[in-house]
Amino acid sequence: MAKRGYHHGNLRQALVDAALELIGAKGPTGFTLSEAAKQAGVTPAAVYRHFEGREDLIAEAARQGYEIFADLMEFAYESGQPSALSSFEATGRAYLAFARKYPGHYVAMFESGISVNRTPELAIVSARANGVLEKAAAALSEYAPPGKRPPSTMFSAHIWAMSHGVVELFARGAAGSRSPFSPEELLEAGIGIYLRGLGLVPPDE
Amino acid sequence: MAKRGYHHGNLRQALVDAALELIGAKGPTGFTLSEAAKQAGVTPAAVYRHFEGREDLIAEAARQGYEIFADLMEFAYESGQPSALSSFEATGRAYLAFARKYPGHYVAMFESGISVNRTPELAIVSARANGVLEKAAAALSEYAPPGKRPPSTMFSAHIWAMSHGVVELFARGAAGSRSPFSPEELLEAGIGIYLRGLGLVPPDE
DNA sequence: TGTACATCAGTGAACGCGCGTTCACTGATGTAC
DNA sequence: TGTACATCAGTGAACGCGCGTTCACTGATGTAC
Repeated sequence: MAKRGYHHGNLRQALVDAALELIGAKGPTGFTLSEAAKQAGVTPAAVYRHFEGREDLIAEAARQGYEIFADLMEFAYESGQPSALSSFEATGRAYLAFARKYPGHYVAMFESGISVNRTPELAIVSARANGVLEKAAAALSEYAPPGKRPPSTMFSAHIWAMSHGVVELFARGAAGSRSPFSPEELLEAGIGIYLRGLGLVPPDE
Repeated sequence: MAKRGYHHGNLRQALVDAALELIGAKGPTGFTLSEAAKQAGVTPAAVYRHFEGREDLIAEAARQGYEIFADLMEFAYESGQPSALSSFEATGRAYLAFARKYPGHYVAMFESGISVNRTPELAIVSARANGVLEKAAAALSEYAPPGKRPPSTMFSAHIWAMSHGVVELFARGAAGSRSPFSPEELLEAGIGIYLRGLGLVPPDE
């Protein structure tokens, strides 16, 4: 694991970790392959023993992010069971928590311009993450007054959009923080109001 | 206005336009000062007669974006009067319409990393845009059942977040479009549900 | 209307830089006997 | 345990590239008389 002279030991992951740190700190633009190599204590050329190039390294960082993300969502979902409502709310919170705790992964996944369809593995793991939220939405939507309820995919898209918007506008960059509320309280309140609008939460709870 | 030999005529704006086109097409990363100059039919060095450098050019593009954005929001707001509700809904729609119609401006404003506090003018015009949405939210929130209503700044932040999330996740890049719904219908429905949750729209309307 | 001159907006060559990538290489590791 | 050798993961030098920026310059425009 530790570096041992000429041979690194676990360079592949060390490069991914360096990339994640740089991406998180400077955005996808600021990230360079050379710098990641340097940070891992290695020549830029060494990167090519493990990745096809810069893009491939970013894609692997994103893939690991989706993996963690999906796990986190699943865990949140299950920890809220058997209540459909608390399961759903937990996944919403997990989204924000993930963005906070893994900024490098988050940026690699959603702001680096890496397409989810770049490789089959990436598509699969992203679909898995997506699936958890949709499952939670579907379960919850059964409790909604029939006639009125939107398709659960739309429902989950709304929550995803609001979560993402909160992250991008209010959780990132302390520089231009544009709101007097914490992202967590903003998102929590927003989801609460939304669910009330669906008739899933009693008006006065 | 047209190019007339050695002197361009209106190079400053031509550069901004070129920058907007490039930023919209390739993202903030893909944009280079040299390419913008080339597209305007001019040497890169000429840019320095009108801007301090690359950043300054992007900032001006963003500033013009905020200007248009604020105007559009104001117009939407007024066109919905005297109903507080329709005013509010109109500003929500205007957000998405702006993102669609002015992708270069949108990216320069929200994804280029240019801080709103970079210059006083930028701060002022962005506050103006922000103000319209908050005004609409404040007017509307008077109709909400008292006790329960959130501060109107939070309220407008929610709508802003959802709008931004929809734009980023579902309106950009036909490549990875992740939803079976159009962004417009997604946002419209989302805002509708949210407003119902606030008690601002009767449950069965 | 014509000339002299100041101002201004461009040119084009040059710079240093760091990038991603390639290549032949070499030092370290692991395995067969 | 010791030696020979194949494999592998790194080096380091080099590449071509396009970038943002600077500089002394020059051609075009506008103004004063």
